[in-house]
Order: sequence, then C-alpha cells, then structure tokens
Amino acid sequence: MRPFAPLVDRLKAAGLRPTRQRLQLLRVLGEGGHRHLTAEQLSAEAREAGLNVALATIYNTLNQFTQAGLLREVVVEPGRSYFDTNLGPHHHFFDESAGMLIDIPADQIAVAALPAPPPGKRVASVDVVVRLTDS
Amino acid sequence: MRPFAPLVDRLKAAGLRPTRQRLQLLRVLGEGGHRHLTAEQLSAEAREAGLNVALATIYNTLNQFTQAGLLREVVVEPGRSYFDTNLGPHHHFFDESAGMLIDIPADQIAVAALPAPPPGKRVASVDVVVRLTDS
DNA sequence: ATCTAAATTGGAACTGTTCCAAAACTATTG
DNA sequence: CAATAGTTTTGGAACAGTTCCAATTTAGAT
Repeated sequence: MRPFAPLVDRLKAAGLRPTRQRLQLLRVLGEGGHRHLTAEQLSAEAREAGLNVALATIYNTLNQFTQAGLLREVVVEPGRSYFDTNLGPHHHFFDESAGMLIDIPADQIAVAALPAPPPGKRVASVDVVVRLTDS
Repeated sequence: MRPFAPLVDRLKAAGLRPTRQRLQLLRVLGEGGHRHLTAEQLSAEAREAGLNVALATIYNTLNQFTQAGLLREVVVEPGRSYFDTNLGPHHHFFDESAGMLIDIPADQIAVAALPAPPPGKRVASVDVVVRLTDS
C-alpha cells in the first residue's frame, strides 16, 4: 500500500475527506519541521513538487485545515496571511524586512495577569508578536 | 482663525506641513479619547463632519502620521489595518466578530524573559493581541 | 457500476491599498 | 502681495491577496 495512510487518518480525524489535493498539500506542509507559509508560497512549493493544484484550492485547503485545527493562521502583516504548522503553544518573532516568522517557545515568554475579558466574551487566544528590525 | 494652533504645532513638530486636510484629519482623530480606526472609518467620519478628503489622501495621511509617530498601526486582521491614537505602551483585546479593538494598559500584561533576537536584529516592538470570541 | 454529495477548477469578482499624472495648494522670495 | 518652486491633494486606474461562482471532476456509499 501507499505511505499515505497516516495522512489519510489525520484528515479523517479532522473530519475532512482525504482527497488527492488535500493529501498532497498536507504532505508538503509536513515536510521539514515547523513552517510558516503564505498561500502563494505553498502554491509555489506544490508546483515545484510537480503537483498541480489550483490557487483556489490552496486557499480552500488552508482555510479548511485552519478551521480543523491542522494549521494556525498568523496575522502579522496587512494584506497577507501566514499559516503555521506548529500547533503547540508558542509565539513569534517577525522579521518585517524579510517577511519571515520565527517561533518563540511558549515558556520563553511569560504573559501574566491578563485582565478579564468583556462580559459575554471569552479569550480565544493570546498572540505575542515581537517585531524585529535591522540594528 | 486660530483654534488650530496646537494642531499646527503638532504637525510641524512631526515634520509635516500643516495642510488643511492633515489638520482636519488630525482633529477628527483626536476627538473623544483613544481610538482605533480603519481608513474607511476615518473617511466616513470625515465625510460626516462635512469635510471632503479623497480616500487616497486618507491613506497617505494615515501612513505619514504613523511614520511620524502620531499614530500606531495595529495588525490583527488580514486585509485591513487599524490605526491607534493611543501612543503609550499598551496591548489589545480584539473582538473578531465586531472587528473592534480594546486597549489593555501595559501594566496589566507582564511580558517577561524575552529571548534574544537573532544577530543583526533588534526588537522594534512587542505586540500582544488577546483574541475574543463570544462565549 | 451507479449515483449523489462534496471537492476542485479557472476565471471573474471583490476588497483594501497604492500608484499616477494633473490640479491645487503652501511656503519662500523679491 | 505677486511670482515661483516644491508639496500635497485628487480621482481614477492599477494592483495584490483573497473569495466567489458555475461547470466539471472525484470520493464514498449503494
């Protein structure tokens, strides 16, 4: 059989049908540790890997994966979304000039004493972005 | 014709010519405490106030003010920028469903033990965004 | 195999923002 | 306060990233 079995299970567990495109993209995303990719970057990698996946599918898939908890969206720049394969608790350096994100392990930043959220609301996430410039 | 004097000074101090549009927008921005506005929102407020300022000028001005340190840009949503009139150190709640920002005073969030930035880079800012959803 | 619902596709549409050349303005100088 | 030079403003076109759409293809169940 194919070596896709674990990926298939991963998609099924997330409530997503294991289609060819989703499997291929999941595999590309999983290559080489934790990564931060934009839609265009993923599209380019898929093309390099010989896959041909429509850009609309890239967007659909990234959004579905995010919704399903297989990815996390990181918003650091207006007009562009990054998708993070690191699902554990952590934060980010953002190098604006390079447009690159670097993980910061959660235990290296202590966020203490969060004020209570407004009534009727609850905290969904706490995102810390440390912006970098050349020095 | 002189209730504008302090605003004129503020612009000059920032190295910006005190043009009619910049003065008018600076005044709108200064009304009613600290605020978080998008370009469209500022444009709408200006229109309501009877000013007519081109959208391109709104964008130019917001960017110039940000550059000059009269505003701060807050990135919480892909595809839309918020501009913050609160220049002091602080962080934000972001209510995604309402698209609204709420200030969190700096002393209510303790960010400790930041790791060293990569070589050749320095920390430009530390932005904490606490995302809210309905509970 | 057949069938139905879901996913993919390419392209058009849409949103927020920036760019552009022309016109209007601000500051300076005589 | 007039002429001038350099900025700023303007409306519209252009642009980037993303979403939408109708038609086609595919997955999973019968």
